[in-house]
Amino acid sequence: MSSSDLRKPITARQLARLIGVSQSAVSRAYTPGASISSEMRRRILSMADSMGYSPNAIASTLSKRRSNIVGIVVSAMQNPFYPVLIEKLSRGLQQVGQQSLLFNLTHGADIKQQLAALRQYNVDAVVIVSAAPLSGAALSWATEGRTTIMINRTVPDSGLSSVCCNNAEGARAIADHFHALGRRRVAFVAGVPHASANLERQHAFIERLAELGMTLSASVAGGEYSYEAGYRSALEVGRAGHTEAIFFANDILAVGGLDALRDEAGLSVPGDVAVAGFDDIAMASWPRYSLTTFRQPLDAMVERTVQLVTGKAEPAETSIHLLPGELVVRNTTAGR
Amino acid sequence: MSSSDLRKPITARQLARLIGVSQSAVSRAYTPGASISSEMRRRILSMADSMGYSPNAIASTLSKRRSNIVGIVVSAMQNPFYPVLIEKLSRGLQQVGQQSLLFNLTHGADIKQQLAALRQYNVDAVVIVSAAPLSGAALSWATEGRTTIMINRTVPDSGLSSVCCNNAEGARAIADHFHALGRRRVAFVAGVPHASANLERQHAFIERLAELGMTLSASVAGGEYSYEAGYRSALEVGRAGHTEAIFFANDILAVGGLDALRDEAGLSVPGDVAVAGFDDIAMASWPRYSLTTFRQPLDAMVERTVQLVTGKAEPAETSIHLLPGELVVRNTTAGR
DNA sequence: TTGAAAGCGTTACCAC
DNA sequence: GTGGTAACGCTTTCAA
Repeated sequence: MSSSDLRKPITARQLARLIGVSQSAVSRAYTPGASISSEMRRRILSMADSMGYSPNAIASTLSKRRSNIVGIVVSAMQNPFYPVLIEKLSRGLQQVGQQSLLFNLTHGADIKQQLAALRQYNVDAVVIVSAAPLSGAALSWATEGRTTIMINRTVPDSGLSSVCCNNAEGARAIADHFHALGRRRVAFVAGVPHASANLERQHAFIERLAELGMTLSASVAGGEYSYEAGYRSALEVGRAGHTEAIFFANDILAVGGLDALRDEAGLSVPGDVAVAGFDDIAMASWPRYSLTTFRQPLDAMVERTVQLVTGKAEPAETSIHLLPGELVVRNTTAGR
Repeated sequence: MSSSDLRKPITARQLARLIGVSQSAVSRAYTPGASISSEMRRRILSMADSMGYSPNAIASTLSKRRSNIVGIVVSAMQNPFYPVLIEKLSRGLQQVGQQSLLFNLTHGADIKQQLAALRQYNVDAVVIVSAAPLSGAALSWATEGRTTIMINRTVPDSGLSSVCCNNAEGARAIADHFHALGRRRVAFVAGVPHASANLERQHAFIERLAELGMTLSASVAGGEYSYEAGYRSALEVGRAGHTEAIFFANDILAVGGLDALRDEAGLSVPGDVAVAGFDDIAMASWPRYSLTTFRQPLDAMVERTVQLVTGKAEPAETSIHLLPGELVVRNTTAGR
């Protein structure tokens, strides 16, 4: 118990010899449906327990050709949405016996080189949780035909499946909400301009504005999903004047924007300008911010992803799994 | 290029046969110091490239007995300090050719069962980034004598090495700072009561107060490191009255506390009460909070951890690697 | 320098 | 139900 033994762990073969059974028997004892008498299994497991034996997952991978490892590709995490998503995802995978191997993408560096490691470890599947620009070609090279799921993003013409919140629905809901509040001149603050989620929200929002006869008073891009970008962008929009409401492409932008509008531009929210975000991160519900937002169905998205990874949902059904979100109205869009 | 081939990747043997060399040669081509002619290596690598071959890391693990995988044990992440740490750590490991396998601990569930997977994958080392209660016994069982590093925590009598910020130094610096401001009645807000980092900060702070002849007006425990816990605790302390300064065990508590003090208790910070935290998370520097805090030397901690993992620093030297932090004075402790 | 062959610790298939 | 025996794809002796 107390010894920190550097000697290598006992193998199935040694354990088998110790009990006087075949090594195959040991393997069977650990294989759920295997044909083995319960007496034999009991004996083996009990001996294993007292000898501190547990099967070597790496060796098992080699022979089963399944690693029970999912590669998770992530990038910049200034956006608090991601850590939460990744934690939930990793826990969800763990529950179905899958481990998570993390791959960090560094912006600017050679994608192919960064994803090389992904090929070498026999991951069963790959989940992309990153807004970083990725070509379909690079992806299919890296994943080598393994099941690959993207969360909260799409890559056109890649044939890869995605699990997304209904961004367009959300953006329209925000537009409708602004309209119902009587705000007519509204602005949009983008995050990463070419990210698919950003584009979908932007297009649907602007389209809906037109349908409702509202005016897009300004449209700026923060360049990234961060507090600072939101802060800067809000000041830009604030200067534009006459804006009655701002839709930030996501919550962390909106939070930065709120601070800028109130504390630096001296505007009242929602008095002078209403504000809405997207995601519903924890901060959005902090009393200080109390941010109106469109909630992404995180748990459902993770659940669906896990199903796709384990093959319990048909990837063929639809390439893009669109899950419904929910408008959460808070103080930043209260009546004047 | 465009095909998403489900057929299994080419092996070293196939590649070798294709070129007309031995399989050993292929292996050598990928082994830095191996004795192989540069001509042979060139031929193999070029063929490998055009055939899309790359060595199977799992198989390599089995024969080399090194996986180049580090297990990272994490738990609750409401504290923004952790995602940042984990990202930096994972990137640092990646740079030295190590991958990160994530293990999530769920509070309350059976530790041993949760760490079982850790044993089965042949991780080269284990890094514990979690404040969750862990016994030395459970740990050494799970790690089976592999090098194990804990970040930002210690487990007494475990003999395991830790990389920590100098918590006592930081807590004393905060006390000194409060004293210099002329605040005499000060309070402490704890996070996870029995976490080692929390205890160290608490003890050093209170001790220093005594040395300086200051008064501990209140001491409450939030129970966890979260915004909500900070918010609640601040209200409790606020009611106690006569408190001139509050030291929160970390930044996320302090941020919650600030909102509570200002927006709910109607107190002015730093006018009525000064506030300090610990960590220097991103939020601490947001203009809205501008929180005085003690900065943990994240990069240095990660660097040291990577050195320990790769064996470039002697684990034997000191069991606890104490790295110096830095007091960062901001508006929450400005003069009245 | 190169090739052949013996592991590494499993699983899977085959007889019994 | 059980035990032998090939894989799995690589690294590492050992000879040549």
